[in-house]
Amino acid sequence: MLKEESSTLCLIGSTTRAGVWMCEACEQAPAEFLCKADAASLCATCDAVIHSANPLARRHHRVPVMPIPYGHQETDPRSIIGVGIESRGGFLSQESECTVDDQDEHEATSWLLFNDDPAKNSKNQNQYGNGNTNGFLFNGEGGVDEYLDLVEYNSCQDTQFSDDYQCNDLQFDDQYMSNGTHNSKNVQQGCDTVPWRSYGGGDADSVVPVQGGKAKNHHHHHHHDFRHQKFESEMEYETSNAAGYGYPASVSHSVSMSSLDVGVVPESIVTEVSISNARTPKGTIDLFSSPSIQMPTQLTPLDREARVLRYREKKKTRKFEKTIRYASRKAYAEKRPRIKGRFAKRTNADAEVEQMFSTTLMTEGGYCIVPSF
DNA sequence: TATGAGTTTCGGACCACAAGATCGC
DNA sequence: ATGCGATCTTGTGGTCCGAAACTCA
Repeated sequence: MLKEESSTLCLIGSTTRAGVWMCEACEQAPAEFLCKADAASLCATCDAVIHSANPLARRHHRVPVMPIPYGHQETDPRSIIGVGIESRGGFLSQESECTVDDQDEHEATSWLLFNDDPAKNSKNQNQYGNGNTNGFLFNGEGGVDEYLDLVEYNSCQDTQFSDDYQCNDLQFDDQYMSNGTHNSKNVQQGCDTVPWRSYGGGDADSVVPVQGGKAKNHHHHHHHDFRHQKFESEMEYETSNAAGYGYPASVSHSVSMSSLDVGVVPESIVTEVSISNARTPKGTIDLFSSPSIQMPTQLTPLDREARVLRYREKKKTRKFEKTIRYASRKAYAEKRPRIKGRFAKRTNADAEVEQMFSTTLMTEGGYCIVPSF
């Protein structure tokens, strides 16, 4: 069995004339990973796209493809791969790891700069786009960094990760609202169509993050590529979402959905969690009752390193799948009549047909269909 | 190199309505 | 304190459109 598998592996894959293994998906970029499950060598981009498509794919065991030593030609990368390095939902390779780390360091550094040196900050702002937005939402006063450390600098840190997001990000939300300097377009990009508000109180909505934009435009949108390339926007995205919702990242409540690789959050679970995380009533801005945000004015090297680490960890835990918070609403939306993509009024005929259908199911099956999971 | 036209990519708006949230009594 | 009805708010997906990015002559 194993022998057969390995022989199969030897047949796939291709190299360029220079002896570099090529991605079998795009056949354009050098292969950087070998996916055992797919038995394919992939470049970083294709690996990211393919293995972030759904939770199952994400669990594929991939190992980095070592560069072929000079003079060592036509060697199957699968034969020279080192000890397997299980990526943690990320895309690790020795080569790209270095690059990613450098980039991380660069990003983290630039983020930290917001807090350290106003002069550098302004320079950094230019680097990320127009000076007003920094490429992010905030201006000056360590805004971004402030966000980075909201999780850590507040008193909820001892609770589970979800609590971190909930209590801290709510504050962020409030502060952000009061700041009033945000770029509305960026906000929209970040939090999709979720209104800029806090989901509080007993609202079951308050718990589950919206993972990325809608699964719209499936026919021509390639969100994974885009998002991996635009980290600045991602942080806005993450920020705005986390501001509105708690983020129980340590516990996955997602369930794969049929054709769309989206997570579906059972409503019952949503309700349970929300109960345990009471928050400020919706519509209120609670700037004073919550633990205050305490930002150090000077960063020690240790602080800085800690922040960078937190930054990286948070970056790793980012998720891009869309999460369905109400499966029942999704089901209704999918069944709803449309005109050019827009929801259309349901005619009497439609209602009757649906009524008959549901009645038939009930009588034949002897049970009711509960749309919610 | 600069410019304009054409093409591609992307984000957001739009719609109806069930379900949840809120309010007053 | 509890229950109930009325009203308000939210979330859901497919398509279209405009803006931005990109390509090419």
